[in-house]
Amino acid sequence: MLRILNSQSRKKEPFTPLDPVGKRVLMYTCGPTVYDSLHLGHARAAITPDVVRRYLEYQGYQVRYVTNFTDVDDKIIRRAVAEGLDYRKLTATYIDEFHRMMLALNVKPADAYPRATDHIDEMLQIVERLVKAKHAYVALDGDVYFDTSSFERYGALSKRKLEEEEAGLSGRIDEERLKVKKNRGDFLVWKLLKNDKEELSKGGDAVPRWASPWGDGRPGWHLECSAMSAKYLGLPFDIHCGGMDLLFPHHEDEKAQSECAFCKELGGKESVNYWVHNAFVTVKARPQDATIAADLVDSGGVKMSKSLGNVKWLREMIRPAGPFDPMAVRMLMLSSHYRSPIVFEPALLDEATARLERIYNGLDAMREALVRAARGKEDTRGYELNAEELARFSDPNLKTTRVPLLKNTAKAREAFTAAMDDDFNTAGALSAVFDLVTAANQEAAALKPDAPVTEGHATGFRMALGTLVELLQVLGFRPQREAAASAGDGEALVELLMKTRAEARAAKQFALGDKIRDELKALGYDVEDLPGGKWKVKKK
RNA sequence: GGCCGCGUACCCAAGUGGCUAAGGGGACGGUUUGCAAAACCGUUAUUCGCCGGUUCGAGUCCGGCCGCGGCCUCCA
Repeated sequence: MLRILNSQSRKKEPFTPLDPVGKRVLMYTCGPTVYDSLHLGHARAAITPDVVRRYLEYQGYQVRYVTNFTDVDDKIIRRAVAEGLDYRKLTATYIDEFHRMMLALNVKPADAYPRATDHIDEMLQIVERLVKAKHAYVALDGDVYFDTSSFERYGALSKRKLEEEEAGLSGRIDEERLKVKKNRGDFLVWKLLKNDKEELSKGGDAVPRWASPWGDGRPGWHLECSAMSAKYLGLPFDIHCGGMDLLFPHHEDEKAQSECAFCKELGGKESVNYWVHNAFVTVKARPQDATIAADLVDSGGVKMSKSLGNVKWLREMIRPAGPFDPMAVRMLMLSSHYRSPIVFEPALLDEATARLERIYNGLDAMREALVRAARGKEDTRGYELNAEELARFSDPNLKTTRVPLLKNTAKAREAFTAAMDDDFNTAGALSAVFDLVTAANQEAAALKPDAPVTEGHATGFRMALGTLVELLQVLGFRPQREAAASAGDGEALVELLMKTRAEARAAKQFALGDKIRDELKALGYDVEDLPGGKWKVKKK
């Protein structure tokens, strides 16, 4: 039974979908504000819901998944104005990068990627409803604000009482804005162009604006998620994901708007059943960061921010521009629980790469064993479990079998599911994956080099391989090494060198053989010799 | 000031009342190998920040202390 830690109750709750048949699950994740490149934090914020979704699908649910782009907001406008660009051109650039990065990270595509600017009408309808129901008001300066005092449940999600937070905050409250609003927590739902501060209004016609009954302007940030989740999923829906930082104010405000604007449709119910928030990726402070006190340097992580110059850009980490396999980033993220912060340092990606490599080597060993069993067949494809085998494998009696690999496979699947059922404990699930890899390696190591692989062994390997591939896919890993970037001349030349090396070794000219191996390694090709004069070359 | 979270081996990290504290990385020793690599075997936490309490029993619950982080302003 899957249990999810719900941010709203702060408790692990058994997961029950809203769907009366219990089949469909509706999921929404707050996507990025597309004004800059993605960093490692964005990777985590995308991988977390991806694994939630994949696990739900593994459990037989049909998931409808929607994530948005915030493609209009002050940061975007400021940057577009500063660079003399049309803001749409700016956002298109980063939406494009987002899709490329998601592809690299093997994040399953969403069913819809709505953008704020395509839903201005829907947002205005919500503003209208809110104003009509007296949940929103026109402030002294003409902007439209949500009235937090009008919504009893306001603060229920983030457990905040704004009055109690004011002490000690004197220097950080925007006194000017406070003068025009009714309550400190009231937030913008419609912002008038004429109220823009100078650095924005100097953009002139480049500043986007939409007509509204309250005057030309643009929507408040939180509004888009209310509008788009209602449109693409309907309210209420099952699971809402996002970064920890969005809990307040973004999700609190989004929830308030949704529940006030659609209160009739919701019939008093809340708009979201399960709130899932992932923790940050932070970075170790560096001594040269002048804004950080010296005694903090040796501590845990600090948040990535551009002013500190410590942002870890995703595209600079992963291939082709960076040194790491994108799956290593996924491995890093899934190696700890999604609610624990990750203090990033590059060595963690080295470790994740090593972990990944162990899994790939295990997969290789299983496939090789199966090839040997099939004698002569060079193509290792087609060894994944078929439906009949899967069904057979689900038989709990398999655990009592005397083929140890079958027993260990069943054990691994059970441990994997138990861990994932416990609020998506991917670190625990990975430990089950490694146990399976070890069991398969043990079996492979026990095979005599020249003896045939028996049918019994082959069955064990096939079950283990099929299961491992399946579990890896639940976690979003590709079940084989990344294909070499170009299988062109380079690969052919490597093959030629390896043949030459084999001849040298056959003639016991080991110095030459080792030289070729060393030089290839320097070029990024790891050479492994296999029994029977065969070899394996792994591109780093 | 309010709210939330974290502190488990050399490193990453799971474990939230009860068999010997997962798993991975690293290191060291062994098997295998022409030498490597990969793989296999073994070693690496009598102890879970510190102090006290509850309990037959606590890393796990409660209280205090110390250290660290996040949110309260745009933020994944």
